[in-house]
Amino acid sequence: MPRTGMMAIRKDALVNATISEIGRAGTLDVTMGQIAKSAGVSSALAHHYFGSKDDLLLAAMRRVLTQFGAETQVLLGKADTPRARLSAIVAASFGPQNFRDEVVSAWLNFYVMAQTQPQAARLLRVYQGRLKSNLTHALRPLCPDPTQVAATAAALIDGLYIHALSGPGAPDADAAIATVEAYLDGVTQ
Amino acid sequence: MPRTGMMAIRKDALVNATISEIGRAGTLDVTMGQIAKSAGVSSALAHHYFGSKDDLLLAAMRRVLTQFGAETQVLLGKADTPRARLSAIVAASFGPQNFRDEVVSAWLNFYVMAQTQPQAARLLRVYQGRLKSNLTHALRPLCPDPTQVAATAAALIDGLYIHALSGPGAPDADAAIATVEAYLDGVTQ
DNA sequence: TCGTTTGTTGATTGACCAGTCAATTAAAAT
DNA sequence: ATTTTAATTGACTGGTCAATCAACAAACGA
Repeated sequence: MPRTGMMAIRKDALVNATISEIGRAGTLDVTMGQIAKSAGVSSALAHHYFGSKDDLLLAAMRRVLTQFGAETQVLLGKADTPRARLSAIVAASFGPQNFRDEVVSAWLNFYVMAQTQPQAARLLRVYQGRLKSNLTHALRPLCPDPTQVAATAAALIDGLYIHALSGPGAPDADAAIATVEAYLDGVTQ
Repeated sequence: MPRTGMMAIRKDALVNATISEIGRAGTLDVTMGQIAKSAGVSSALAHHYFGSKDDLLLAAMRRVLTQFGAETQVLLGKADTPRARLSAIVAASFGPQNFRDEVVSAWLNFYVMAQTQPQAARLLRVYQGRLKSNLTHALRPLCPDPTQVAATAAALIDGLYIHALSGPGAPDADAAIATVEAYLDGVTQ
């Protein structure tokens, strides 16, 4: 069975399985065995390619972050006014790629992980810095206090994310987008 | 050493130790041994009084929730205008009793726990329901869409909570209060 | 005084899991 | 054709941890 060039394929499958299993279990303490099984390989192979569970978890986090960044850039590229830039960032945050149950669950757990894992904390800061910087930049021509508004909007987005996990009655993507847009409409002229 | 009437004292100490250890470790996977040690008893005693780790975790969650509810009621009692009611809710959310590192950390982990533990999920809904209801009630005379504004404010508060954990540069209580107050000022007449 | 209740723990058990390793297979390279 | 390299796994290990239990100590009640 050993076909060469499997490394990329297996790494990819394992990262996907990690995100999916975290979403399914809703918690970070999924086992390497579960993840490996979900990826269709042995747990030994997961260790072989990633070294440790933490490394695999970080790789999954990076994947989520990268996907989010890419989506944001795509939507930002289509926006030509500052206000449209804001909407692009919001749309990326709650887009179907990023605002899935598994991904949101992964986010929540990454927050927990970041409390003890320095590398996870660093990754989280990278995301928060980028989001805030994007927001601030778009807000600069639109309101007198872009920094404060950007911080508020960022917190609001994160709050809506975790609220989305609290079962039914939780905001769907459209409702979340409408909420953030309404806030932004209120503070921009 | 066996003095009678220890049950209440031990339970209290164990619940306190649980919150404190979750805060110290930043994660839910603290061991019964750690908690018991921090409370000055054996892990067997922790099991004796609480039956299981989950029960102890839930008791700790209830304690946090109760404390928050009590603080809210105290501050609401002192407020005599709708606008003052809003400020009271915000002040309770970020008051020194509730907005401590350990408590915020416990909150974050309770969110994770609520993904799998039905009782934790139920408790979380209780809190969210009360907060939203309090906010909506205070907002009714102040703005045309109290439900939507309450949902936004609730999400904003939770977002600021988890942002408070992301190390230095994170908002302190005063900044968080100012942020929410600024939002509320913007949407109330 | 003596049995009963309450408080308490050390030792143990049973399960689980991250990580390691030696062994196996098949493709690639020489 | 033979050596090397990549892919893959089953079996194992060392450690951890929740939960149990039997036993002991002190207060209390009769």
